Amino acid sequence: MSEITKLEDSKLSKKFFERETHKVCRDLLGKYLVFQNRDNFKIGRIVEVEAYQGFEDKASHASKKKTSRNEVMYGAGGYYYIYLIYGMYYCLNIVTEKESYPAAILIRAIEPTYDFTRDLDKMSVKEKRVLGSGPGRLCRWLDIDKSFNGVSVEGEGLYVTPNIVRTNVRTRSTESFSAEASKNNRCEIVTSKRVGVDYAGESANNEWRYYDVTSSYITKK
DNA sequence: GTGCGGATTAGCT
DNA sequence: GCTAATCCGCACG
Repeated sequence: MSEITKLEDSKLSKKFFERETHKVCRDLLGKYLVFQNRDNFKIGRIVEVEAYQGFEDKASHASKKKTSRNEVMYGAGGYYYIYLIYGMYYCLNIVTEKESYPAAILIRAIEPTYDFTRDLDKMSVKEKRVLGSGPGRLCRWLDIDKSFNGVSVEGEGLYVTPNIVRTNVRTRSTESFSAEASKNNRCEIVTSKRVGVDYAGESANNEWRYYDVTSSYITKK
């Protein structure tokens, strides 16, 4: 029998993110992003991410110089980097690696698995895709904005847990089980070029997008 | 101060 | 497939 734990107690620490970026990308797939505040409690399974890493990556905001916008990327791993794109959508990144090496992982798609204010069980895959498939959409669903920029992953409002999350929509309760105890959390990880970075010259050819090819919630095959 | 363009999305052809 | 929407960071002057 798997061990039931309080969800907050199983959240990933900064240490998890202070590692080599591509390794963290692979390890993040299949884990759960949790958003919670007084009025909301929402969970999604991470199924698609992209790495933006180092000084040579022309697709990365940190390829030029350190500015007030990208400075979080230069800091230690384990903090959120949020930016506004096209004047309309926020994008959620988690900074990786050690201090002064700029790197972050863009969360591109999550599969909604719980929402205190919605009955996800009654939604079609198509409807759920609109909530969590795409970096702009998932931030809109989770109410993530610039206020999370520079915030630690060890905070209360937004965190990642490796545990399987079981929810009961009727009673609005959740339980978490250790990932090792479950056989339902398999990922088939595939890499590709990153989306929307054609302007980045040679860097655009890097296959730094990682996704679970078995998921119906990825942005593209 | 001005101008450009983007780690996107929705809606239409 | 094409393009409008809509803001701000950043380079240049």
